[in-house]
Amino acid sequence: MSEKPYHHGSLEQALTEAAMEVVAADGIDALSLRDIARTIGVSPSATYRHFPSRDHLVAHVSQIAREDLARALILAREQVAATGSRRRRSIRRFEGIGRAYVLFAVGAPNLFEAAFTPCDVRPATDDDPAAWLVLVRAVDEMVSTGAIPEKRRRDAPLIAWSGVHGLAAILTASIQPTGYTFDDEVDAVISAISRAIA
Amino acid sequence: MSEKPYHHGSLEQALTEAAMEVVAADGIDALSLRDIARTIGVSPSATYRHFPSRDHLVAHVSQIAREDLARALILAREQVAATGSRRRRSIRRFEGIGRAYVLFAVGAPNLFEAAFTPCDVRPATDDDPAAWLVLVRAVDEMVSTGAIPEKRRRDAPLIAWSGVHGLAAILTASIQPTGYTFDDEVDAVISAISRAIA
DNA sequence: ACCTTGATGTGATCAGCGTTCACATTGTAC
DNA sequence: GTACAATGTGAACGCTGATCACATCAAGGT
Repeated sequence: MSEKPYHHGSLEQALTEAAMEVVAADGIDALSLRDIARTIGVSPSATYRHFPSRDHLVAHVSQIAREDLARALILAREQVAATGSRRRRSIRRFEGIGRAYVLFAVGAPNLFEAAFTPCDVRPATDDDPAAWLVLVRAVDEMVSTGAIPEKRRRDAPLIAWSGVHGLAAILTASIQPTGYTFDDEVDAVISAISRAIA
Repeated sequence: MSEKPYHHGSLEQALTEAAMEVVAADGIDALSLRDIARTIGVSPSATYRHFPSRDHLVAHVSQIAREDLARALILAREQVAATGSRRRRSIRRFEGIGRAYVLFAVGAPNLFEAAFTPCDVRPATDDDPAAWLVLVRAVDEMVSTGAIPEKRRRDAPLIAWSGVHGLAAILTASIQPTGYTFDDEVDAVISAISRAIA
């Protein structure tokens, strides 16, 4: 009966998982090294063998949250039905991605916040804007199908990102009760983006 | 020589000013009650005579930051030259407000962040979205001058807010190096908003 | 088989934080 | 002048991130 082996075996993974749960539940500010060490059943200082500081763990969680977001966007793109013209389909994919962005933010506000939390400590191997690439590709597809003019290729990603990110931030921060239903708000902004880049 | 009077006299104001400086310089997370008490030269517990908790001070700072932002928008509106047609002027005012929003965020990123930081403790006398009202009034003016159609009156504020807030968040979080100059990015988003609500 | 070495976990300890409490000091109203 | 309410003090408490010497263990060379 080996009650507790001296070495955990996969502490880094356990720390990461526990951290993700805490952040998802209570936000990035609630992340405490001592707390997660306690829930795992390990001493506080053990965490420093795997993350040099709390900030490094925060950066790691943030990275994973960004990957989760990118996956959600890719999934939304793939789930668009393959019906209609190529042109029409490229638009539905683009709008599906935008909707997924806002849905991710509203469905997991703490992870969304963590994804874009400013980290002093970046893993150095960064500049990994997977979500941004998904958006750029969707725009390129719309250009190639003629859904939007070539001259918009350059600005469209920034315009779209600003719109959905702004709406997501507004909704998650509950900045402004606009009086509409959630779906109305998302539809209003998404269609406005499509109009702006058409 | 009354070196130090036992009572400060205007501690609440001094605390608020010190807090604003700390937040503007190092961000809302760097706000420490003990720290500002130390700089003012007062005991840590004295702060609790004026703010029941750190969160209340944070909420107060956040409120002031929101007022600063609203003032910046109003100022930008007023500084639009009174030349051209009423219609054209209403558009320039609207776009000036949008530009001022992004400029405020980039010029004082920590205050901008603080303005929209989620506060568990709201001063109860809230729902004071002065900046939102500035935007709504600018939209109303555009409708009245015929710059945008009546049917956009309802959605235009949310669309515009999402666009500028999203761009502001992207720029302050340095999420994405788009490769453009700052002015190009702002122009692209502002003109996209105008196109979307036209 | 033995020993060295590097990786990993422990426990004690430090300074700083928010917060509370009993107590000190002061202006003010009766 | 005296009671009272407001305001500031000092010493705690428990929490946090972080560091250090030390303990434990797995693996590889001899």
